[in-house]
Amino acid sequence: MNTVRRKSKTRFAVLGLLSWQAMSGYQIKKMIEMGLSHFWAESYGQLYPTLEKLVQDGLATRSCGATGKRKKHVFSITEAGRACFLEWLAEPTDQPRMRNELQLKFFLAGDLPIEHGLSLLADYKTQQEDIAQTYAESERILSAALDHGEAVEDLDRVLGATSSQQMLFFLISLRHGILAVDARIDWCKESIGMLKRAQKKSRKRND
Amino acid sequence: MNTVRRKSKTRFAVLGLLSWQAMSGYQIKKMIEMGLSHFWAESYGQLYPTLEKLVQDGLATRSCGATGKRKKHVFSITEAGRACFLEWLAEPTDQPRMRNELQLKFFLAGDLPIEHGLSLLADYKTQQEDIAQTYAESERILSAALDHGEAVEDLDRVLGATSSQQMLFFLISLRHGILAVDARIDWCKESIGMLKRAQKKSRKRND
DNA sequence: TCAGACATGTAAGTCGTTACATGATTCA
DNA sequence: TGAATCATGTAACGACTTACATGTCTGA
Repeated sequence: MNTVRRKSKTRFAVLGLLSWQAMSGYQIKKMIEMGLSHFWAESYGQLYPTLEKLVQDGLATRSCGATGKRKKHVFSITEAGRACFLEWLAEPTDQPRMRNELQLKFFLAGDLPIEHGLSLLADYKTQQEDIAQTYAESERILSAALDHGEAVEDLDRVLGATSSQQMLFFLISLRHGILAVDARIDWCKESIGMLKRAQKKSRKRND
Repeated sequence: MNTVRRKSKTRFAVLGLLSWQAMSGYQIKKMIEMGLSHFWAESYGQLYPTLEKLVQDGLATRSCGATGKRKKHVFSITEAGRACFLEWLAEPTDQPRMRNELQLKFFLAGDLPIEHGLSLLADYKTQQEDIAQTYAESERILSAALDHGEAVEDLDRVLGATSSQQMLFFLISLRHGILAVDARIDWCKESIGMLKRAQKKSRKRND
């Protein structure tokens, strides 16, 4: 009967980026890919309609890029948009749809040969270690800057003046990713150990 | 032009449960809610059509519950179904859509009052600690059983004979959840500490 | 007798991705 | 001149949830 409203967070992600600076859809996409890819993604198919809707709702304005002949829409956040974004920020976060395929696999893996389990873990470990490395680089830069109270060049170029509170929140966000990824790597190591011990034991039995 | 094939894992989750024992849709749903809820969910709207499709594809068979007048469909996995499931198990797991709303919030939280950040963290911490507690109970039971080579009564009742390899895989799955949840709690503690220090510092400045 | 669990299913809608269509600008 | 990047959009589809519709059985 009633419209089934689900809550897409896309608009808030977009609004949050626009709160830094006015941008085109294309720039927003690029920024998400560069800075948020480990924990957020948007496709053009979501992005452009969302921007359209933001304008309709009075949360952003569209202005045609003044300079070029090239068609380029620059979106700016409005005061209403800023208020809406801030409201979301302070709201309790609803817990995400939990779906972890690898955990499911191991839960159901009763009949899987142990060596296949080991190979699954090895793949996952490599993948997570790659992520850990990119995180580590970001952390090195950010926490050095925070310690010395210096602005971060890379961030500064993108965001303009970056306050130390903003850097603190960046670091907290980053640390979420780092602790999560480290936990996954630890899990791999621990599980590989368990499976190898089980393998040895069953080999001994078969001698 | 071509059919856009996306890969739903629902069928494998169902097949995996059916590989333990024949069940009705309702029972499958209950089992997921009881045992997998921290990392997997299915709705009836997904479940029943998936079961239908499994039967059509020859991966499961439906038999009408013999006993009662109550309409009840019992699904059993076929050999083809078992093969299909095993194939998925051994396949490399494709990485999930990354979307973490809380991490996004902190990334974008530059203007958020620190006390709101603290309250976000406090909520999340409580929630994760609840999960940690249910995990801890499961772990206690499982690892005791593994150590003593004993069957686990609760599991045994559900699954019939539970092999020690199966219990090992259960434990590995469980440990994934535990390490993840512990990491999130650690992140909360660490972040709360950082924010409180920042708060103190800014208060001192304002004196 | 009546609440709560058992049990099956569908319709409508939301969310999100993929693939395509289109064209301008830059730079080697 | 031609490849890469900048740039905007949409159509079609797949995945999933919510809300509803319907009825049975059990036990207090």
